[in-house]
Amino acid sequence: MRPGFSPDIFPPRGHEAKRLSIVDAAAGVFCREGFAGANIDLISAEAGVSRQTVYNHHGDKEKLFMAVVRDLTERCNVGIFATIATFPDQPGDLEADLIGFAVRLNQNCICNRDGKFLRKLIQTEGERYPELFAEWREQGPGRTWPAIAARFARLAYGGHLTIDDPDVAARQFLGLANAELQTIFMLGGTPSEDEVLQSATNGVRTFLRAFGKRPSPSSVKKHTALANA
Amino acid sequence: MRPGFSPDIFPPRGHEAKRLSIVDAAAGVFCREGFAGANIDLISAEAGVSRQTVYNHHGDKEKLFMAVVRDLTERCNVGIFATIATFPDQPGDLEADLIGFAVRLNQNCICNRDGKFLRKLIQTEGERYPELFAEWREQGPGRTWPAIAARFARLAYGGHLTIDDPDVAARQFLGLANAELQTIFMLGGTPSEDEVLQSATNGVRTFLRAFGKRPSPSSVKKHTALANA
DNA sequence: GACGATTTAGACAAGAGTGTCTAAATTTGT
DNA sequence: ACAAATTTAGACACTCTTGTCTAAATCGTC
Repeated sequence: MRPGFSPDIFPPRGHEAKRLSIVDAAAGVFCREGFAGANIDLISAEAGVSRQTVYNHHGDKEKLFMAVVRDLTERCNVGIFATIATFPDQPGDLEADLIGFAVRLNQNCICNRDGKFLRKLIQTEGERYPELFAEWREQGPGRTWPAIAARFARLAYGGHLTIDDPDVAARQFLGLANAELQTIFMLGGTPSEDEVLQSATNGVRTFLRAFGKRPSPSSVKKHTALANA
Repeated sequence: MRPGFSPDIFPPRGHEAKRLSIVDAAAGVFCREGFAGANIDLISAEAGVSRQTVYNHHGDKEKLFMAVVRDLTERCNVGIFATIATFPDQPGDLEADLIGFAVRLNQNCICNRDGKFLRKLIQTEGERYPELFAEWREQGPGRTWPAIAARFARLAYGGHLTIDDPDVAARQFLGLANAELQTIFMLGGTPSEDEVLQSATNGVRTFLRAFGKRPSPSSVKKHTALANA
């Protein structure tokens, strides 16, 4: 590292790129093989890097694993909050808007590479690293659920929904939207776009049957018109 | 084994008991450590058996793993069908009866030892043994979901519910009943009785808001009476 | 108590993986 | 093109695990 000059940015340029490709490859291998089954030779090969470089960057296997989980958590959080920002606060067609939101949440946060990997690592190794996953819990669900619940609360306050407990409603919303994807998730598969849309559509319809306002005359007219179009 | 007599029952008595204790211990260790991380010495120690006995019974690690999954699948299926048999076909108080059913399903099939273990093994190692888990899918979800859906269809036919698609309704029922337990399941934890009851209660209420018949005058009277009691 | 079958403890070879080290090759900034 | 830092390949010691083997101990049954 440079003698006495700007010691804060020691790694030049390709350095950081290699760090990323290592973490990326490691994520894939840890997910496929589990922590114990993952081997550093395979990770380095998949990252296109020598084994020694992996050790230079991350010290040992356990530290590498931690880095993977932290990276995934952070990237997933960014995606989730970006998606929450698209929540329909002033809905035009509430049903269509909520279906769109549910589909975006699935495609951008749950079914994408990062989401799948993070979920699997939590399920697989969660019990082995209590502090690490406690941190995930605070940073992840602990911040995203209230954010989603707040959006539903606003929708209720605006008169678009009839909700007792926004927290419960938020969890039930996702439970319904993903009701038909559970078996696929369980086996680590990725549902097709159609499957996501189908599940979200059925889920949102049920959600609105339970929490939607009884259709006012005008909206009935509108829906009927659409159905006949 | 006995010279020329009844060659079908070679293992005497304690033999089968040991086989069971090995499979039991193996289930626990495979779940905690993953397939690669599980070690036969630990399994044999936990089963109270010598390592050689494990090999005598199951040949090798992979065959042992298969035996574990098959055993768990079979035991879980028994539990699930036993619980489905308690589905309220002629409900008195529909809400209470469905909550009871949801709680039983959780406690006897999903949150119990076998259910937890099987779920974790499927999530963790499902991709590594496609045929094995294809078998599970047919024997498990492939048979239980239609059975549950049929019960909801009967309830709808009997005029207790308004359902378009019984298969969708069945999946949404479980999705709602477990909506509040997802984070706990994800980390491999076991929800408390209270948490199960709470989630089931909220889930069933929402389910009935969506699919229940509008309360008839008599049932309103009844519920009001109960509420005031 | 005696017999056959099962289980046990321990040693063993073979293989795989981690983490370290070194010297040579390569990349990077100037 | 130079100098410093980084990366690389390969060898290495060490540990752990699997699966086999053997001889002694134990169990169940007659």
